[in-house]
Amino acid sequence: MPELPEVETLAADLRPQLVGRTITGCEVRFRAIVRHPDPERFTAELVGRTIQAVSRRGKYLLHHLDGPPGEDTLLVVHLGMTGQWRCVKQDAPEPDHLHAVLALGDGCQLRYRDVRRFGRLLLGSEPELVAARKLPRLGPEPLDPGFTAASLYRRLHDRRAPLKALLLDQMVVAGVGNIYADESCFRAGVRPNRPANGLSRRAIGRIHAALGTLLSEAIANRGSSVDSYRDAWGEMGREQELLQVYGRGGEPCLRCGRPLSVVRLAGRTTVFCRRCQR
DNA sequence: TTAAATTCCTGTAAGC
DNA sequence: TGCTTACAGGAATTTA
Repeated sequence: MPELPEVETLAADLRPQLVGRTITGCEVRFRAIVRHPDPERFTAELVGRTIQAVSRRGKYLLHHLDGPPGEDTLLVVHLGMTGQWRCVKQDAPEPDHLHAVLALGDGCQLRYRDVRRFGRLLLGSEPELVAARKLPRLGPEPLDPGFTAASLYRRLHDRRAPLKALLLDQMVVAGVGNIYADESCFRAGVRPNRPANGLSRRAIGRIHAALGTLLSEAIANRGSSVDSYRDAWGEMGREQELLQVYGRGGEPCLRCGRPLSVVRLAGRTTVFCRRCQR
């Protein structure tokens, strides 16, 4: 599923395809995919806009649109579990589960496809979307220089929830999902069910360092294709080949050989090594 | 305020 | 073989 590295890869690939292009049409086929505003206003306010920049915040893909000075209107795409967002020729064969199509003129389309329909499309400025509770107040970017071990410690030290639950909380840190939460805990040698307020500065420092190296490595490898994730060209990433615990429950730990444990934590399947993670 | 449980959704795989 | 059932999970929502 698309987490920070996957969305970062998608943003980088789409940027040269989309910047400077004008949206000339919009067809919403599955209304519930558009979360703000209603599909009619979404369509009316989108058509005629030009994409000026493409960026990422957490797991959200942001298209910055032209508009009145001082107002940063965003087309926001969240891929959920199985969302795909691609720019293709309009005569390309239509896949199933196609929920929205934006025309870009000159024969190209931006298509939103999503089998499980957990994804969403939003239109508006960031303050507007936050005020409407359509966008959460996201925590810091884990690859931002301002995100330090000390700042992560401050966010975790007084929380009783399990470490992993907080790593998944987008208000604590933005962009981490189930794959990179499990992998960072393994790399840091910390058990994901440890209450955060019982963790030493040292342990949180290891989590911070693991997040940085892991997410950077995953971006360099164009993300993990463990489910249906594909990049802007429909190609798989390579990071899934380097995952050490995610999806490997019951298999031998790559560090010590002991079978990896599987538990349910924060509603998610969680894999860890009882020997290597304390 | 915080934490945990529930809900949405469909393809896949396991079990009978 | 063919049917039923459990499972996968991001985040909004509900409950405690």
